[in-house]
Amino acid sequence: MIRTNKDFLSYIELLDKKHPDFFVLEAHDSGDIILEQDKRYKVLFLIKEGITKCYLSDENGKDFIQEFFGEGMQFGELEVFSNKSSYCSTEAITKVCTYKISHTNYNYLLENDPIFNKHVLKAMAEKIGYKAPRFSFQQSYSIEENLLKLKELYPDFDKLFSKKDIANYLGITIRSLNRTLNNLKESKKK
Amino acid sequence: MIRTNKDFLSYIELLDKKHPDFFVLEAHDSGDIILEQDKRYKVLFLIKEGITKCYLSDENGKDFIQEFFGEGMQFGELEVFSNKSSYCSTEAITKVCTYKISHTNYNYLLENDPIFNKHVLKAMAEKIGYKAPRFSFQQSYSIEENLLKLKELYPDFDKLFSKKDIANYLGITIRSLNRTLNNLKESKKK
DNA sequence: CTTAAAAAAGGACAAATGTCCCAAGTCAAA
DNA sequence: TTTGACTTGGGACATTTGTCCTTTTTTAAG
Repeated sequence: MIRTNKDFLSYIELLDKKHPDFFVLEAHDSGDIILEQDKRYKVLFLIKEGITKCYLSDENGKDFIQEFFGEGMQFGELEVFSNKSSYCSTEAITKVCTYKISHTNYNYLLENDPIFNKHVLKAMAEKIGYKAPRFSFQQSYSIEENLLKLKELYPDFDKLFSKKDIANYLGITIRSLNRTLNNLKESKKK
Repeated sequence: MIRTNKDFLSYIELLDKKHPDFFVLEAHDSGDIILEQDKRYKVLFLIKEGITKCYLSDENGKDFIQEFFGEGMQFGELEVFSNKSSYCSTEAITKVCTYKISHTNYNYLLENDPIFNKHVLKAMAEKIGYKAPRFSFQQSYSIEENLLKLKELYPDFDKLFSKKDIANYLGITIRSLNRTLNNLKESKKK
């Protein structure tokens, strides 16, 4: 649910000392939209601290949350390779502190720092790797099973996130979410 | 629905001339399982010709098809970075011809051939990029809307794939697929 | 050609989920 | 303090989708 990549963050903090001009520290308040869907950027971000949600909005205004990102997760990196506009929005849901880096400098590092290059490859492989099983499970299992799984992995996910975010993460309506939460409470009593 | 990456394939064919010992051509019959979920491999594949399906099986035996792969798509590459067992199965659905390469040689190329490196980065960025919108749409829209979209992108998808594969791709049952296809026929008549 | 197995099709019913409401509580800005 | 916007919670009903079965058609093997 909340992805992190602390190894990558550690390496970035090292790099920041070597190339202090490459990285800009930025602070964002809860609710700030750091990256907006369908806009073009020449920079990307890596989270030093805090939690963001990364989501796609469709034409009806429905949001689908792909993932919550924590320390060491980067976003906006796909556009370095594709030259396209951002395909999703990323919004701070706590106070967030990021490293901002330009596409140019990111490319420079990719080409000249083999360790950085390896970190990026690994980070992307992980992004691919966790998406598939999650969507697969979400599609194939009931809301109840999905909530039980969430609860298992993040015992207090319902304190961290708003109902709306949880519903958007699971791709369901708030009504269904409430109903299922009630059923779970009922069955626990017995 | 069927992903391809012809630029990558062209480059591999070039590389094959430079490093003929790196790549092994393999032929697979329709129905062959080329890569099996939860097994460990020291090689990965890139499709020279033909179509495969890449799917996750859950404990109840239900399959969820992530994507159909055509020319130039690689599979099994995630395990180069993660050291884990294969997280999905890949099965030929036509006659398929692949280039097989060992993790070791793949890593060698990543580290010593910057163009190859860039191709891999780009290929992974694309895999991330197309997964998100697809799952988002699939979750948020009705079966009918999903089928219409498929029909639009692949007018004769229903000739290429079995009903079961289409259902597994959409994460629905065959019963629901048939029902919806009938409804679409009905509404066309009017 | 025969037969068994797999794929396709659909009826009847049950369960899951969404839609459309309305009401109560919370919070921040005026 | 009041107002309005947002969040939460849930009732009633409609719709969608799944489950379970049965039948027919197609395919592949002997």
